[in-house]
Amino acid sequence: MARRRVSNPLALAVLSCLIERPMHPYEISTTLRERGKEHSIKLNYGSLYSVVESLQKHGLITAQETTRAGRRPERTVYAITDSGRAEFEDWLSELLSTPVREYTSLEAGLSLIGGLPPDVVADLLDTRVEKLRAEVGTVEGMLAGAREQGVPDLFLIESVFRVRMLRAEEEFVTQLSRDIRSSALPGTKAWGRVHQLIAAGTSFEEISADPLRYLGEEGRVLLPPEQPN
Amino acid sequence: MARRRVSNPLALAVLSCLIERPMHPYEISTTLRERGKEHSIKLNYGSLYSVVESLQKHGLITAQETTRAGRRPERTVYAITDSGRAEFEDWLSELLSTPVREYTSLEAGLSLIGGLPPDVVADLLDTRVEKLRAEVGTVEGMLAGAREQGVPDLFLIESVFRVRMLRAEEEFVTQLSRDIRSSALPGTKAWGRVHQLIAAGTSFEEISADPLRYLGEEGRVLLPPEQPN
DNA sequence: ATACAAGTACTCTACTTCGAGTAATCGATC
DNA sequence: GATCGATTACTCGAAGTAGAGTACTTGTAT
Repeated sequence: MARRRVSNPLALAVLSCLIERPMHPYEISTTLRERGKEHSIKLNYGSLYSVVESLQKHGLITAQETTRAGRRPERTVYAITDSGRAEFEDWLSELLSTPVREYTSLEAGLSLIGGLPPDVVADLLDTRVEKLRAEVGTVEGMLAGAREQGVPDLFLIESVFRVRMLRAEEEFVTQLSRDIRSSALPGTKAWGRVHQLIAAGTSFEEISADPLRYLGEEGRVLLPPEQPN
Repeated sequence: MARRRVSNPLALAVLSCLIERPMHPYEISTTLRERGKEHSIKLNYGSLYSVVESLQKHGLITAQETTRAGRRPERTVYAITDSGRAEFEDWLSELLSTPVREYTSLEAGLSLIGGLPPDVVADLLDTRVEKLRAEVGTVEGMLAGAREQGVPDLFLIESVFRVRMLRAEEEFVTQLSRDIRSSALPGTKAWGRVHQLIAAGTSFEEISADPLRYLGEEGRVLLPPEQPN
């Protein structure tokens, strides 16, 4: 996030519009919306205007003219510069060629599941599966609609990709929920035991002070500082 | 991102530590590191201290004591409150049960691929596949190591999930690159043609003013405002 | 004729995030 | 006993982000 002079991907979308022709910020936002880019790049007004300003400051775009239609607020039309065009190509190349570590909320949740009892977690995961299915349905509906309108797949790949990733997540979560319920996931027994003890009034500190006593051999994992994954 | 009083997932990790016992911020950071949580939750000092302050401000944790060992900087030890415990459970439940829209950099890139010529894009995607494979190798190495040390899968699910998602992405990108090279992806021909014209000196504005002339029937897609996906 | 919703085009501010920088201590080495 | 690097424990400021708010215009229904 640091290397790029302007790091918000919205800036890349702005550059992509200005490559076609000069526009004013509001026009950029409606263009992006029309083309459905807002489904793959987060777009909000606050960011848009500061991103445009920042692009200008760094010489990637220039203000062309400031017009005023009637008593409407001013509109500043921006054009891309050569340096902006270069940045666009370089940045887009990087996005496509180089995976970046994205911290998803599910990963965060999974890394802390020990904090809730196993049966509760399994229920929560089942709820997620339902929502994921609904989401897949929505995106596939959009895709079907767009294809019917004659939009070629080239303009739809982001959504095809999205469906693929949602499906992969759905499969994983389905299986995980099953493995928790059946205790096929190693560690589940001790995990459930800890939460039973807590519910019965034993404090976590007591348990972790002598896990072997409370949990038997399975408690051994609480003893050393766990190995990092 | 707005509903939660403190929205950074790091705050959830902080709460999870303080459920075990009171700690000072630096100790929290080393604990998280030891347990490998930093691989699934972004951890940096700047955020840590402001997140802790914010948690305190909202009554989710309280400062217990301020000690000073020698002439070292002060350490403030924090403890979780009942309200903090409730927030932890509620938040974690939400993370597990409710998918949130995450805008990945690849989606952003894919939605703008039109900006680079097809053959270049295919090469970039191949590069990505290599890097994804390397990444999968690294994470699987970590997993194997941890399992050898006796860490049960319960503490490794985030990484198992991560590998699954990386694999899904790899498969998609591999296939996409192939479909672009073979023009099996609908729209690829016109896309390549546009870039040939641009390389030959035709401006994008000229082409989009009369796409049928420059691209034939395939150019029709440039005519109407494309249907949103 | 008028009221009201929808669209146009931003502005403002409070908040969050990043990561480099700092400053003290400890242990090991030459 | 002086120096060096690692560890401990934060601080700071610049930058980015969210999204509610504003103020005008246009179209539509009553």
